[in-house]
Amino acid sequence: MDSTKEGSRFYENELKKEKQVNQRIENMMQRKAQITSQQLRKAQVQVDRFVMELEQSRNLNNTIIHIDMDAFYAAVEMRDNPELKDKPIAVGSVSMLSTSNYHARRFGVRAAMPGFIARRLCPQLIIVPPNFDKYRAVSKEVKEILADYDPNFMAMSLDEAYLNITKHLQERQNWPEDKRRYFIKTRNSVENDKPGEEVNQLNEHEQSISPLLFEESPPDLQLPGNPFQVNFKEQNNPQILQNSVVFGTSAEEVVKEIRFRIEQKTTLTASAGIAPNTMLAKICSDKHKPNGQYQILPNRQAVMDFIKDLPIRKVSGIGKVTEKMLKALGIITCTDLYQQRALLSLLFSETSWHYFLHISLGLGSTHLARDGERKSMSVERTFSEINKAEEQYSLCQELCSELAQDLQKEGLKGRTVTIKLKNVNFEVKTRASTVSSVVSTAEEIFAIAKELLRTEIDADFPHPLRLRLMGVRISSFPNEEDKKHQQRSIIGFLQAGNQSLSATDCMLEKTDKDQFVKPLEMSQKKSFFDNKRSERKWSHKDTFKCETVNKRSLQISQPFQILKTKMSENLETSENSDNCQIFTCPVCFREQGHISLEAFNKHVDACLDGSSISENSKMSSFSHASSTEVNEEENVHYSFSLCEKQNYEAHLKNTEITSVDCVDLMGTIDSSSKAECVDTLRNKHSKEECSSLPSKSFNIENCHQDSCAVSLENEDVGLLSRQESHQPYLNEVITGQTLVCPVCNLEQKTSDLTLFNVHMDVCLNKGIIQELRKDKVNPVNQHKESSRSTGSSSRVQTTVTRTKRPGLMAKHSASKKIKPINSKHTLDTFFK
DNA sequence: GCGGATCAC
DNA sequence: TATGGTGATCCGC
Repeated sequence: MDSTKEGSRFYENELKKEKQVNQRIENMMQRKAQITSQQLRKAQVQVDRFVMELEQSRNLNNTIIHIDMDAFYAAVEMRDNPELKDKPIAVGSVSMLSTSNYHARRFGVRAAMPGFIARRLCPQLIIVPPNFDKYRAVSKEVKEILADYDPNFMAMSLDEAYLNITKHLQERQNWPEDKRRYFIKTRNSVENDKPGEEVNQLNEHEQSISPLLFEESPPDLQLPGNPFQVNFKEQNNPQILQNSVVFGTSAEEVVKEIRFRIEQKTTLTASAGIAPNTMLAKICSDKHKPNGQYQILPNRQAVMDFIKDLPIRKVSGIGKVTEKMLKALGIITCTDLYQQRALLSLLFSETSWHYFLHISLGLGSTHLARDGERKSMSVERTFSEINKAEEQYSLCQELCSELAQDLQKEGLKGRTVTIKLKNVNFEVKTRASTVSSVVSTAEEIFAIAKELLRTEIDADFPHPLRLRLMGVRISSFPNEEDKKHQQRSIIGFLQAGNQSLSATDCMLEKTDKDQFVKPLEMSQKKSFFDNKRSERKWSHKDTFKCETVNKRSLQISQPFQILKTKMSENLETSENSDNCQIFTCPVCFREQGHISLEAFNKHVDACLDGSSISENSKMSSFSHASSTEVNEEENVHYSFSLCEKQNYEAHLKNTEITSVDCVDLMGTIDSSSKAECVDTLRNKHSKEECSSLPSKSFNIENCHQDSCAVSLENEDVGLLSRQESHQPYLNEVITGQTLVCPVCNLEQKTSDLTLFNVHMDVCLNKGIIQELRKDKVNPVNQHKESSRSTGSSSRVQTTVTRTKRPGLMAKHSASKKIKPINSKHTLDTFFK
């Protein structure tokens, strides 16, 4: 575009991306050149066999409609502000527009265009900031109408939806006229959203309702003669007030009715497409936009006629890049696409060429898939350059807090945290880390995210990262099966422990507790959560009584450890879905029946404290705990149960577990996989190079470079004195704020067990190698390690989690086999 | 599982 | 002066 400033960073990046696409195309063309005619013939046979199957499965029995509000945001703004009428407007900001009205579109102003560019195209352009609440409200009104025709309609966004009106059409055939009659309402008259009883019927053929509604109208005409406005002026005229219209029983009439009702209710127009499947309906809705509709009749010939010259780019799912790649093969229309089907099957993945074949046959989804469970949740923000590491960490933490709040609203927890960075040159990078148990709090997420960020900052050192965007995403949400499995495992452990463990094994001694409280930490400035936790007594810290010999102080980027007060403000009671379950107290081993998690945790707290519930009630100021807190505790108890399992096993083996054993017990790590991890993060060596690296080569220097910045500022002098005493791993308790990571051997400034677990996962993911391992590798474990191909985690819990992995994987691959077709969300509805 | 890319809205 | 945010999926490692 000539409006794009030559040499701008954005433009340069666009050029770079374009080159990459061209390279892809070149690669593709080279592969094409190597295809022999015999290969092609063979492919043709196979593909055509598939075509037969598809053709046989063609289903024309459904009536799918796609409703699309015209220039929705802009239309709402114009409706509510008459001054904007007849002016080119766009909704958005100077940096980005969401939509524009048709007037502005004449100037080339489009959605997804920066406002300042749009202004160059159209200096009179009025840019209106978005009012999403308002759009949501209007959208809700529209959806109420849609639900009358298909209660299972699928909303794609605020202004778009698919409906399957097959059933409605059947029922409608027997409807009396009155049930299909609607009154024409004036703007300020009473609600008229239901079929009327009678009154003068206006023949729709008189087209006196809305010329726009019943005629294919030229684009962008806000007709001054819009009858509803006319009626508004003449609302005292009883004759006009009593006008009504009856809609027929065909699909076309249904859609007219829907659009009529939408316009009556919202004063906004919609366009619609009617077709036997979603792919076609979507394209149809665009055909007579704005304020029009188009139908493909449900017979094969009509479909094929429509498809014939259709540019592939019109199809949802074919974007700029795919269009360009196919164009390189001479494919522009769907007919081209069909003719090249054999070639495409050789050049593209199965997913892709199946998809292409569906398109070229005019096939699509004939049912509306229910909204599946969400797979990820993210926050990201663009800003003017930030290059100070401190500010970057701070920002990262803020994003984590926001994300945590969003997660809490949906009661979700995930195992994978991904950060996204875009530098001032618009180059995007993502870095992910998966931990073995779910996380959800701001602190947990930040613990992972900041390490990912640190790795990137360190990688460019001494140059700062010059960022223009940062994002945090969480994914790998456990499915229902995962959750059940997890719960069963916990109960199983607890019940097993019940038989051979005495409760006192896990009880804590007051003296022990105090002994391990780090005085410095106590006086340090603390966040809301830290303070809150300080009040708690956690016996399960014994899990981590792993004081080791080679200790350093790990400074995990402390400047932004303090959570913003925002966090605490957002604590709201929220019912967690897994609130009422049968829990067995890991301390007294009594089954607690159907109680809430919160109640259960209270019970455990009391048990652990050996104190009465009433004493515990000093926590009551916090006891309307947020689900965040509840979740936290849930994790804690989970870990606790695993600690017990270790204990239990230790009893069976009659072994004394030392701190060193503890490390080995808790963490088996495969050095090659660690190398891979490091490699992945550094992105410098090939996998092969790294996996052949002996673990010895990863000294503390690597650690500094690649992961945790190690600080020897040593706040842990006090701890050093404790190191020598090899405390038994179990049967003892730490209650203070100091935990030592068995992976990096470094003290962690946290009393939050979950957070600590997260740290360990991060440590393992990053390939930190504790020196201890070099000196004292347990041969047995070493063997175990070398026999493992994937990285493992530091917790027994991991084993638990992983056991179910195969099942999950199997299911995953199975579903892939059954449904090999690309199930991209945009294509979800496309395939049956 | 990770990271880059593509796509839709 | 200045080019978004959210979610999903796929491919090749």
